[in-house]
Order: sequence, then C-alpha cells, then structure tokens
Amino acid sequence: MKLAIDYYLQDDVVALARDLIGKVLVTKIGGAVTSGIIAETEAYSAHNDRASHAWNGRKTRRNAVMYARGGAAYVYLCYGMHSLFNVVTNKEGVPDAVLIRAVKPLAGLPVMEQRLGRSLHNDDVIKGPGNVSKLMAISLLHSGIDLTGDDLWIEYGTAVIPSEHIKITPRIGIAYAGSDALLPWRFVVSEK
DNA sequence: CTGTAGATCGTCT
DNA sequence: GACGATCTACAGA
Repeated sequence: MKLAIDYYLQDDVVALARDLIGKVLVTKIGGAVTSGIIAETEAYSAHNDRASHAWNGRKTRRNAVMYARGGAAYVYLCYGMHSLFNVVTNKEGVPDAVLIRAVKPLAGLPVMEQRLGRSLHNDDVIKGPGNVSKLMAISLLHSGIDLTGDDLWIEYGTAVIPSEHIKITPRIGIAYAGSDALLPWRFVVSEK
C-alpha cells in the first residue's frame, strides 16, 4: 500500500527517517517498474542543522522544493555525476528531508541489472545514494515530483526489520557541518 | 586491508 | 570560477 500524504507531513524528521527503514521505494520510469526495500536513511532537519542545504533558512533554485509540503521528491546532482534522492517531509515552509542511502532490490531485477551494468545476487544491498538513484533510474528530472503520484512512490513493506538490526550512527560526508556532523541521524540495517 | 586520485557538471558567488 | 549529503579503481602496505 502506497504511503499517503499524511505520512509525509509528520514533523519529527528523525523519527520518520527511522520509520522509512523497511519501507519499499518504487519507481515506474521508462515503462519499467522497479522497487527496493529501504535499508539506509539520513535525516536533514530544517532547524539547527548545518549539514542541510536549507541550513539557516537558505533557499535557492536548487533546494526550493525542500520548502514544499511533505511528500515531494528532492533530487540534486552531487559531484557532477550522482543524483541524490531525498524525501521532503513536514508541512509547507519547513525544509525537512530524508536522504535514501541504500536499498535492497525487490522487483524488476533484470532492469536493475541493466542499469547497473552488472548482475545482482540474492540478498544484495545497493549502498550509496548515487547507486540508489542509478538502480531506480531517478534523475534530476524527478526533483519536485509528487510521491503520491504514479512515477515514484513509497509503499509499506512486508519484511519486518527488528529494531536491534538497525544501527544508529552519525551522517556521512558532511564533515563541514562542524558539531552537527556528530548528530546520530543515520539509520542503517546492519549486516545479518 | 587502508588511502587517494580522478571523473564531471549544475548551482551559487 | 570553485565546489560538492559520491563512487570506483588502483596503488601500496
């Protein structure tokens, strides 16, 4: 079942990042349906978070969609070659977002293998936000689209992930954020 | 195993 | 003009 708009309007972005673990990300792009179980997330908060693109009320053409109502996709280009996919949350005007950093491939394996240019084995987990976008064919063109629409959405998962299998750590690649880089806002499904 | 260089471009200054 | 919420390959230990 597809997550409804109310889900995305919750105001605790860290709790929401935790809750998205085990949900299923689905894309229907270029006629192919692919999906994966979300295995790693990071929260980016509107308030007091130097790591966020929207830190200190920063608003530009690129990150404007972060200020939209929850339930939109925020995709941006990093290092000139990687599209990073975020879920915009909270009410309009509050730029909270959750970065999806890893998924476990579920539906559409052959298409995914084609996109990656290599074969996938049972229980493979695709790690890294750049790879997730590659696997799911998410690009800059999808920034701003509605997650309750029919191109890109998130469903409730059937797999139960026990909370003791979810590791909580600081976020990755944001050393520039000073003490905010230490915030335990990353959630990872631990190996076995 | 660890460390690092290079790829590559939209966005902001 | 500089720089990333990155990834990969490859060198060295």
